[in-house]
Amino acid sequence: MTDPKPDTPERPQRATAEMVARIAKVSRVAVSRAFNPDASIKPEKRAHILDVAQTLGYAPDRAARALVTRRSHLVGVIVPDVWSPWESQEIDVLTAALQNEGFATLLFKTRTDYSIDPTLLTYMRGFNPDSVIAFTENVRPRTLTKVLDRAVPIYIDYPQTAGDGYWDREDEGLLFDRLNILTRGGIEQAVAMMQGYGARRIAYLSGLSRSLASVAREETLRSIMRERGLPDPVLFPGDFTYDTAYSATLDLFRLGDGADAIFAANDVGAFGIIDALRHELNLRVPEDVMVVGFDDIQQAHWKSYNLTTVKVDIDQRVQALVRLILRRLKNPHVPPMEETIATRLVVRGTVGKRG
Amino acid sequence: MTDPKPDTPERPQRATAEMVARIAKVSRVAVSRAFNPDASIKPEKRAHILDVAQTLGYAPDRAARALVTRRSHLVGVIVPDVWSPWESQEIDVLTAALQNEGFATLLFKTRTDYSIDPTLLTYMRGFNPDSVIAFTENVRPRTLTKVLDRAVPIYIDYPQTAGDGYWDREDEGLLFDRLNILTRGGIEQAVAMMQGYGARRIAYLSGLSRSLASVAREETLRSIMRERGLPDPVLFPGDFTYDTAYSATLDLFRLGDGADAIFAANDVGAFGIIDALRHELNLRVPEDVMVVGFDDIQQAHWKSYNLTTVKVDIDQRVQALVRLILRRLKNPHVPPMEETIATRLVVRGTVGKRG
DNA sequence: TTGACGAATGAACACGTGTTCATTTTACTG
DNA sequence: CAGTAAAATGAACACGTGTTCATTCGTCAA
Repeated sequence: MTDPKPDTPERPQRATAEMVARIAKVSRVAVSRAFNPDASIKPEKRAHILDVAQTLGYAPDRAARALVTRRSHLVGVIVPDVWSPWESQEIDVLTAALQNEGFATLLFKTRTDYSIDPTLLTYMRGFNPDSVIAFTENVRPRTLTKVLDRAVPIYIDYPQTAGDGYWDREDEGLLFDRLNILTRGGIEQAVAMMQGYGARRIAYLSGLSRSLASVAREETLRSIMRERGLPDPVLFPGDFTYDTAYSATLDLFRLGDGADAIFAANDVGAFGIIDALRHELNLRVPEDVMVVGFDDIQQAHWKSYNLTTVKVDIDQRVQALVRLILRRLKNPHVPPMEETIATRLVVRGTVGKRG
Repeated sequence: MTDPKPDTPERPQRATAEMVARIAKVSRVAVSRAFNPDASIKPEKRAHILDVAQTLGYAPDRAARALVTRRSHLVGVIVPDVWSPWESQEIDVLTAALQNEGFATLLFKTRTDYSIDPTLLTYMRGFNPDSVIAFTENVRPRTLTKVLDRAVPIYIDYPQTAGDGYWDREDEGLLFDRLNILTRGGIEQAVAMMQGYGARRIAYLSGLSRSLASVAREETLRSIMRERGLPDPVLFPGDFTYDTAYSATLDLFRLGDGADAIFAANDVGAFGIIDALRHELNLRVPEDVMVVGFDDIQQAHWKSYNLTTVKVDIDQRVQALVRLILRRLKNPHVPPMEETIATRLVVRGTVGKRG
């Protein structure tokens, strides 16, 4: 109350293009051009301006720039759980790649059941992301584009087998850019290896029931097993989490008929399975039950698990993602494109000789 | 080249306050007021405007708003590894809390050796974060404030014992808001328990050598052990990662003299220790060697590790963080404040009877 | 030297919003 | 009903930048 002024600018004002111009003895427009690679300005003049800007710690205000450019250089990432190993590893690599291209990652959390609060989209819209990457499938692309008109939505984990009406697919092609996982390669190797070691009753621990990623893996698994003359996989329900996988495994072996081998929808689930088998059911892995995961997260090589798993190459995925984003940002009118990442089996210690 | 126009506005223009005003038959200023809780506007008028805005999917453009308000509602988070379990779990909770308050998390990655690229600060500055949370200590607060003049920097993992000159501390108090961990409580319980089970030679696996968090834990450990008449802890160097912990443990037992118990600077390091002991050195945990971690990350309760560890309550930390941020944003001139989070031991299975 | 042409320059405008301030309307008191 | 204070309104300006367009500068050939 007795303060002299509520808004006393004690700290030095942030450097602005105007200030740089004044000190460098040039016009403000020249400063703008110095920071815009395509603008025409005499090289030595640009160098001088950048030099002055450097000493002043000046960088163009992205808010002001966004206002006129219509480019925020922000990429929104929608994710249920940041701490989930696979997602966090992908966000890590993605953030590095985006940072390299002059973008920054903007994080938004959805409910953990992978559903999106409708108000979240409007909320997100206020930040004007140039692109949106949804780590969840429970929002229809059309809904996204309706709200985020200026943003470029990209969907990942989009299974190839799930185009049957649920998703917006026009007759002549795609409506949106997509990034797919070609699950077949890795799963085929996994089944071959398990079968080679004598597994016949193979169970599948699913992810969240409505998850398209989980469904795609399940269908691929079943189709491969049929081709190889194996009985259909025993299905038991998970939700991508350790705890659920743990108790589901107990149910499978105590209430159900067990299995020779288990294929999990993701690595974390596989960890839950392994721990339930070893520490609660007194079964050996792989001698009594083989386990295969999906993702190949960092933790998969930890010695306690040493998990044989289907690897999805994160670097490849992120490169493809960034490629898609930049392509569409450069020209919003190019037709939607779809990139596909292959998978392969990483052999460690959870598949092996029986007995 | 033959395209009609490069800028054809095919998709509907994003709704603006102007459009809302026109449809709702009010002035644009009224729309602004409707979205500003403190502004004075007739309640039914506001309701009507918000209603129209709702159907148009309108939300105020934060870039434009930031330009005049000087508030971007962005909180920058500087972190070396997003996927690192502890960091990703804290980012997860923090993002949820910030989202709840109308802010969004902006992610920036530093080099993995925890050092900050000087250009990153200028880069970050362009985005005008209202506040910056640094998950790394290798940047001096003063450097940060120099570049991010408008932002409110907050430091976490700031050890209480490390105020000796390295950090900017004025005689009369703090220069910046801080969040501390009171390591003593949890470590004291851990040492007492290990000693109770007969451990005498206790080793400390450090984090990154220059990490203040690691140094603080080490000093607290040593001081407690001295008070209890134990010999100084054997120090062996880690860097918070699994792999380094693993090989460092092999060195400790093959080249060095081993230990009765090991206290790790973080949980992930403890996992590496446990796996090296069990799977490579054929030692039992806790019967041959006890292990205690620090953090209590989600993975600590996984049955393969079942780690006894010093818990830092993430929810408490995030609540304190958000409190600090909002407080300073509300009034940038309040004196810096320091909050401290207590720790406590979570007892699981890696400390127990010897033999 | 003149002419012409491309490169470089700066004035003015636009982006979408919050805020100030003078003005008008509403509500309440006597 | 008159009078007054409080509440609500709208015009104009500001925020910091990119961009357009008419103008000026520089260069080189004739």
